[in-house]
Amino acid sequence: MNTKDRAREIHARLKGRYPAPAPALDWTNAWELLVATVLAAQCTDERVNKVTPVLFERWPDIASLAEADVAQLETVVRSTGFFRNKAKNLKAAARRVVDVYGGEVPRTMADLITLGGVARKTANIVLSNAFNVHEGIAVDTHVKRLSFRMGLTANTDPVRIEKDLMPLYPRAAWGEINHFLVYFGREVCPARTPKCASCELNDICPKNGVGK
DNA sequence: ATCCCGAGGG
DNA sequence: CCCTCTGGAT
Repeated sequence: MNTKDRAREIHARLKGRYPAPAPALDWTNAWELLVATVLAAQCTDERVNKVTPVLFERWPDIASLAEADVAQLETVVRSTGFFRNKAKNLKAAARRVVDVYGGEVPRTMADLITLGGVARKTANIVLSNAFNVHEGIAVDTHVKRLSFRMGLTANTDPVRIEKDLMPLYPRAAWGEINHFLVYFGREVCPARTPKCASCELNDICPKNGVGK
């Protein structure tokens, strides 16, 4: 089976397994999703969902976070790790959204990645989930690991992986590719001990990346 | 390539 | 102890 056929087959089977993927992060608007996604770097979504209610209680909108006391913000986001970077980046991002984008979260990749702490992965998540705009595919730790193991890419650099994945799927599916691979990665094919014996993709998996 | 960095699992 | 968690900047 060639790469494109395998990619389509993976998508079809995962779509059957996850017919209506529920979002893992809790959010009610684009700004909340942006904040939650920044906090999710090297951190479980479960922990992010415990922090964001406290954060949005104290700083309910973009304008208030732009004026936040950084030390207080650090305390609130501390348990998500990288807390100094995250606090500094979030306040600066809020400041820039207010000053440059009229208080509205920008809706393009080019504008989103001008915000500190926001690169392609975070921008793709916000664009596809909050705005239904698909400029690319969000490549996080799960998408990276699964794409390599399933032979959809020979690269390890997230930007190259994204460029390898994009031509394999119709643009309308770019958003759900992330969801499917994240959930499947968690439940069946985690980094450390993949459940190959009970995996429904076993027959089409080259297994060329397991253990790496 | 290296640093940022806490929390939970094995 | 070591590894991993929906990364990004230098």
